[in-house]
Amino acid sequence: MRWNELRSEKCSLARTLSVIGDRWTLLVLREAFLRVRRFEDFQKNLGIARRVLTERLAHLVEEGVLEKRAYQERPVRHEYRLTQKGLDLYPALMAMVNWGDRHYADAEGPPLVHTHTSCGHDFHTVTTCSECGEVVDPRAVRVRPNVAS
Amino acid sequence: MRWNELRSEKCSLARTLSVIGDRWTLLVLREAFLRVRRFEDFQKNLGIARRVLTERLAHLVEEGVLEKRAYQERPVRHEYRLTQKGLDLYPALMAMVNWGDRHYADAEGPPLVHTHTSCGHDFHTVTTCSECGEVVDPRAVRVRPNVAS
DNA sequence: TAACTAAGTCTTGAAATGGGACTGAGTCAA
DNA sequence: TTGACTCAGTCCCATTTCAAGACTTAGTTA
Repeated sequence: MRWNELRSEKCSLARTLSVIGDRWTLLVLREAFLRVRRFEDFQKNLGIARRVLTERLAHLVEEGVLEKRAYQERPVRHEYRLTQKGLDLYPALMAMVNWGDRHYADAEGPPLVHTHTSCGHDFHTVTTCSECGEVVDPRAVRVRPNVAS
Repeated sequence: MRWNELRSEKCSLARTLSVIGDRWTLLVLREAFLRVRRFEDFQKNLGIARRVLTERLAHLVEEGVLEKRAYQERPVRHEYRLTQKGLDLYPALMAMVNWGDRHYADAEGPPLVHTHTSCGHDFHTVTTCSECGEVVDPRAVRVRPNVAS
């Protein structure tokens, strides 16, 4: 299966991966969530090959995950910002960060601390059921095809 | 940056990606969560090159995400099962599925329906704050380096 | 005029992937 | 006891993608 064929799979995970599933894109998005916006800054922070960065940013813009806008004229300079669709990836990013924190933290603990300004506490994300609000255990989930589709 | 250098980055996302961030691994894990366990079944379901599958399964076993065990002798046959560490990836997988459901579903709706057997309802996952229990909006999060590390 | 900046483009060698043939241990049916 | 079959790989080659870094372009500042 080729990269672009992923998109036409009847599977939401495959479709998501067709957008963010390559070697670099999630790291680009990490930077975006950390408020990095410029080509040069992405490139310096990540050490990514410039050609690859160009291509990834274009893809994310095309998919509506990032928005490219000029922040000055003469000379024209652009910045890349997360759209709402991009912000919607936050749960996925944080779930991966949590997994890394749990299983790969050094002795001193995880590298970053997240604070929830709404409640004022340092926190981590918890995955709950939209219906009952309880934490979801994968063993308590059954899957079936959507009959309509 | 090369694949194996990711592991030594001081970033939980990078470390997570060093395990699950390549082109195929998350699809292998999708199958594992759908209770696929055998080499041949992974291969048939995914259409992945056999050499690549061999290599990915070995990597996941090495990282403790999957466990390889014999389910019969003569001839010896093995199966690959999710460990607890593998099950811990569920929130990440589901967050990506949710994003695909929201932004890439066909007119008939998402391809799969998930039922939470604890409460009996069809559901989707919601990402909440471990401290206050509210849904987390990325704009309400501040990040700082862990001083200890 | 020279140096500098942001945002790319281009080139080249190295690495990863796709597709498929081949292997080996053991089973099963005739 | 031969032939077909299954599972779980291994091996090979052509194609694709990537890493690293030099080069380009438009405009700015000293």
